[in-house]
Amino acid sequence: MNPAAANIEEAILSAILAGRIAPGTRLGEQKLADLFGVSRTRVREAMMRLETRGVVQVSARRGWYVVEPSAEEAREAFQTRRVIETGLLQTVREVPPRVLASLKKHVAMERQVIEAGDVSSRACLLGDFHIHLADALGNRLLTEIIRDLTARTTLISMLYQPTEKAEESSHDHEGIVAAMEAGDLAEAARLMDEHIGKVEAGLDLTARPDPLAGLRELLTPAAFAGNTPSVPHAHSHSHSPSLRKED
Amino acid sequence: MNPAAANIEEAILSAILAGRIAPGTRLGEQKLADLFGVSRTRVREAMMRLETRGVVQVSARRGWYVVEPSAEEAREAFQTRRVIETGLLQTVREVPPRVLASLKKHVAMERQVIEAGDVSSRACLLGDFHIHLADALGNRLLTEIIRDLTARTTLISMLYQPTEKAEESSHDHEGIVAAMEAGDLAEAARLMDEHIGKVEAGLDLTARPDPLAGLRELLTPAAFAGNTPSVPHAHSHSHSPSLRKED
DNA sequence: GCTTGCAAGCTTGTATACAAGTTTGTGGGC
DNA sequence: GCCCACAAACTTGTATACAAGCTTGCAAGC
Repeated sequence: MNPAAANIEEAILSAILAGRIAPGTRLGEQKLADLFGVSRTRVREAMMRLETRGVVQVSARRGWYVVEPSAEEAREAFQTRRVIETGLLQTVREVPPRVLASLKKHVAMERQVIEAGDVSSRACLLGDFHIHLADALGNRLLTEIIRDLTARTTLISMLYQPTEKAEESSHDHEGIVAAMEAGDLAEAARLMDEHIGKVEAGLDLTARPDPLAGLRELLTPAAFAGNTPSVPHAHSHSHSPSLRKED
Repeated sequence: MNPAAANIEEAILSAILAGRIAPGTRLGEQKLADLFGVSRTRVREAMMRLETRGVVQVSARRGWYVVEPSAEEAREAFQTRRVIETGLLQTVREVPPRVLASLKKHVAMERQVIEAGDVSSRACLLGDFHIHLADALGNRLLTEIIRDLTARTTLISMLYQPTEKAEESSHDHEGIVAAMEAGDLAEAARLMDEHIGKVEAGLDLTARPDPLAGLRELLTPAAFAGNTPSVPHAHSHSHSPSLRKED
């Protein structure tokens, strides 16, 4: 594949996985072309590839936008992840020691980063656990699929403001690895199902994704000074179910 | 999405699923452009999308080719299908009657087509069962993934000359649906795993995909007159493991 | 007769120009 | 003061021209 185009694609995807690009972000062709030092042609190529991967969308003659999955699409993404990840664990007969060691190392890294309070790389690592798992137990094809799905769920999480429970997620991961080590893959699958269920349940899928995300930030710049990385206090109006998109 | 480009993409994919396009087929941009009455730009767009879906590949300045999965890639594709399809069956709690009815109808159609000896639509229907299942039990996202995977395995089957056992496959499908009807999803999953295993085992993955496919046909055009749709007799030389790609 | 080098033609790769449509800012009318 | 219409700027959509490279056929040399 084209090195430059592949770079753009990869750069954007990994930025999404790292939570550095929010859903709904506009990705102008010319802007990206300047940024990467290539022509619009290559940018378009990368964007179209990302579109088939379900990561960006084009709005005719308006531009490319990072997808903002609907509640329905969010449910689909989580169901799909549940199906594939539990399926993977249940299909595998035994876990090689090398894989176990590598997974344990990953979980340890998670804990470390969480304790250090590094918010930005935290989300990335938590998602990476699943990609790592697919890579270790499955194959490249499976990994690619999981990676795209993880990008989706990462965007969904950003969109539906989850009650972030990084420690709990990491703890879940630990439990899954423990079950794998014990050779109880069925239990590992059950825990995985539960884990994904928890993440999904932590979202407020009844609330529509607010098109005004970031507005609160603009209105209260002081909050950015040095506050704790806890969940920002949502204002009451953002919970009103009567708010329509046209507002 | 672009209607014309989407059509090209869809046309090629469904042609592959129907077995009407063989692996390794060259897809010239200009040829396709003329065929569909569009410009090369649109064709390229469709091809790049199909490339990210793993259906075609580009060889620099030589052209686009329908993929010819290696033995390794074939194994990956089957593993991935096993993971997802058994995962789907095991994730589902209960099967709605409407779904059961629809699946039964599909299996009945399979039997009918097989008895009628319609070879071309037979392979299509057998693959369609899995797509149909994903659609009925899963969601659009899952269906899309399974569809792409089915396209892959269809190409793999063409490439590695399986011992085609259409009746057996259809019978397997029937068994899976029966287990679903009995409410035993775990058994259904087990049968699905077994079924996919059988299809994979029916292939000769030790034989490299012969780059001379179709050569035998050219040498023996008489065989095309009106022979039975049974498996063509493979010549002994095609089994020689010492044949290298450079031959 | 066989091999090797060259050239012509064909195919994709890439950029660019222009067309078509959307957004936004401005000015006039009410 | 508010609303509406128009125009200018900006963005993507599409085609086309040209560049770069591969394949193949031909001819010359051995």
